[in-house]
Amino acid sequence: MAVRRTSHNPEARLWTRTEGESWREQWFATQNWTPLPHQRQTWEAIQKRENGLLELPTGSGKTYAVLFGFLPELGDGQRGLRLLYISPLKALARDVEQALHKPCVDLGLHLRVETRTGDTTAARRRQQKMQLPEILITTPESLALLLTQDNTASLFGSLRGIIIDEWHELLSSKRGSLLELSLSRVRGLCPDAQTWALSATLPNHEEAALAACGMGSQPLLITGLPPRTIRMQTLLPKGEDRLPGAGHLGLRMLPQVAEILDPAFSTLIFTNTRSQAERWHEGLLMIRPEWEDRLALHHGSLDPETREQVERGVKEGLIRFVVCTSSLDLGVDFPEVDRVMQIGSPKSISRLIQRAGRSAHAPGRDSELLLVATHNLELIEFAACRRALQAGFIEPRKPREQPLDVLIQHVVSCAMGGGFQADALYDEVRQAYGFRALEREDFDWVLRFVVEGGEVLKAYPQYCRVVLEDDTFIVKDRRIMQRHRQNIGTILSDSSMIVKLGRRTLGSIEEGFAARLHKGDRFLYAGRWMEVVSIADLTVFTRLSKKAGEGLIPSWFGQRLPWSPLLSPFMREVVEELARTEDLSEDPDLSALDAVRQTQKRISAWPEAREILAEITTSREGQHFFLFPFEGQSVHESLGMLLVYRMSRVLAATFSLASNDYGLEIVCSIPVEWKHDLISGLLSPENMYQDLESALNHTELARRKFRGIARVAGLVHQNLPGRRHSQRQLQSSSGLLFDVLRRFDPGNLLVRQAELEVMEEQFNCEGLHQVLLKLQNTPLHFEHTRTFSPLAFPLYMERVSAQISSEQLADRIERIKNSWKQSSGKSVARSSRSSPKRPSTGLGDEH
DNA sequence: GACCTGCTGCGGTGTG
Repeated sequence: MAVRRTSHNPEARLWTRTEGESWREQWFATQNWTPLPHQRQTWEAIQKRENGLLELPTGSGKTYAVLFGFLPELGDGQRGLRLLYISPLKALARDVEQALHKPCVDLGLHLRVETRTGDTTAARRRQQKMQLPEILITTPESLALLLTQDNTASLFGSLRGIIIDEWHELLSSKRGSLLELSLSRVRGLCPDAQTWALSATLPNHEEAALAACGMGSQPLLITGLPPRTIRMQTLLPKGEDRLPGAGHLGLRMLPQVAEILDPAFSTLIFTNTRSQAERWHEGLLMIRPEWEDRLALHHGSLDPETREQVERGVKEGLIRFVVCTSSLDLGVDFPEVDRVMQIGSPKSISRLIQRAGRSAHAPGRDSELLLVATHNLELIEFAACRRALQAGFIEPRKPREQPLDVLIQHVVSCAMGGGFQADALYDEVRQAYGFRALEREDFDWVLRFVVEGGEVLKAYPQYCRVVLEDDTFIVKDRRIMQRHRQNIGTILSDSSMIVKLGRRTLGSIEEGFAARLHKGDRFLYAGRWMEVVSIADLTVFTRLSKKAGEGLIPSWFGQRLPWSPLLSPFMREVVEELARTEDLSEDPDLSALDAVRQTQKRISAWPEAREILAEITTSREGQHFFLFPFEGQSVHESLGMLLVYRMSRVLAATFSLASNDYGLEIVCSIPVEWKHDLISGLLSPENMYQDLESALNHTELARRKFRGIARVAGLVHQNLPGRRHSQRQLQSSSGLLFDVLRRFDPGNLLVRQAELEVMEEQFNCEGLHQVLLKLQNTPLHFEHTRTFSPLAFPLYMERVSAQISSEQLADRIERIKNSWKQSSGKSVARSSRSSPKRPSTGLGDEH
């Protein structure tokens, strides 16, 4: 985000309002910068008082386009908040503040530029409580907090412009919904404020623009710069080596990656999970111990300070390699990074573009991405990504439709921030895109809910948060206000414990993992082997372990990275190509798949175009039924549930289920005659919704979903003054609440929301329905196999992997080292025993 | 015979 400039020119300070609009050109001329066409276009639009969305790729200078569009408009000497800049990241907010100081000084604008995030000091916050600076850079959460101040109206009355940075990051989450509501409020207080949102490329940019600028605005879309070219390469195993048939760690490729890494080229190595990052970091260090100072680790559970150190190290060029997760996807700019690697499938085009974009982070330069497969079928995914990218496809980000939990939080905030009248707030809320279709009836339910807690909870004063005085809704109880402020926002944090080395905080680990730790246990964390000294107060105190290479590796809760539905057609295209084309040598990804295809053909068959492969295998476990629609995990999961539910109605047997991005497996304890008419009955789209609703152990899933909803709606609290809730308490109290509401308050809209979220988001009902319709016209190809085929094997592993342990990384490293014939003098890792279930063992089990 | 997975982001107040 650096402005290219020559020397400081004192004449630029002479700019005054009377010189008209030429100030920008003057300033840029003195700074040796020629404005790009889209920047000029933006400035003109801002002058014409238009709202808009800049949908341009990274590095196109869109931040400067909007900032410099607004700056001269602020030179009118008016006091109070003039420009609001919203960023999804605190780090980005800091960067923007710094970037703004100089142009303000150069232009002679006497404007205060300040950030306000959770890190802002108490003194600064007190000062901001009375009067905000002219330019405020903040996060959606801090903005929501500002709206709870009782002088909200006077704080925002003078606003001139709103800028939303990285809008695509917020757009499709509840964070985005909260921001939509907050901005409606701000616009209600100050209707003349213009909004400009900045976003990466999106297919649904009209919708994105409207969500940012609000209903009734007619946002201008500035777009059209061609995206940067991405050059993708796949790293294939050398010589005799083959990729594994399942598994996602990819450590078999470790030696080859280590070989490629060259300190002359700074490299980011992206992994899909935190524990994978820890393992790769550890593995690379074992092979190249001499890189200890130049190789770093970066993931979301590490302490922010440690992460900042790494980021600085990269910028200064001291750190040459970082093994990281999505924590480095966005935010800080790394112009110094030469190469980007991705271990495992990126699972979506937008993630692929995001990560590739970290290399050569500058306009006009190509991005390079080296893909490293972790198992052989992943090569199909790589090929699908390549095709989708070439076709110019990218995932849309859809704004959430009417999340009432977010609305409830917002309504309480508004009641605190000076109060509101029902009609006025209803109109205002419907200016937010996500709430444009909100029924008055539902809005009134929300009002009743915050006033009296609904049918069931009205006996408890803590749920009666808002009171109606005359015709104004306000909050009077100071304790309720305090608790509300402490729990603002929509992000659910995992239950975690802090890890400390001496006095220093290293980061956090998942509570469940920590529960298994005892004094003296060793585990790999933040790239080092630690030994547990004691555990108290949700904190694990550690010291450095003397025995490196021994112990556990933490794993964190999380969701499996979602397979983008957009990629599914491309994946099937690749599968069809594999059926059609004999000679694959032309395609870099597919050529390595030939061996897999041969094995698959020998054991079973390779699915032909426009047919779906089904395999039946009998083992000691029972009868395995495999189906390979290649539709992505979420569809397969709900499809599997539907099938099992429908089967259980006709057959008394025990079923177990596994699914991945390629297909699903149903294991049945007794033999089933899988015939075409049975299958087509099972796959019927008729009554899908009803069956699915009965099938998904609905209550349990909805209960789990309700935890987040209750948190956002302020029914249970993540933070209370003076003490931290452990997640278990939170879980049980929200679970209890859910049961009570379901039983005694059947019309409760939050319960309904939990059920809807499960059906729509988790089970992707719409997608499933489409697939069922398609399956009606697609013939099944049955194969009875004597052993698991390469397509079936990963599904089988999915279920049983927890019980199996075998090859050791330590052995692998040993082999690697021998093959390289370069002994490092460092002792090779030895093994230790641990529970076969997660948390998984470290670099090896017993020999 | 194949094997050991699960991202990211934010946020508070009081008193001398």
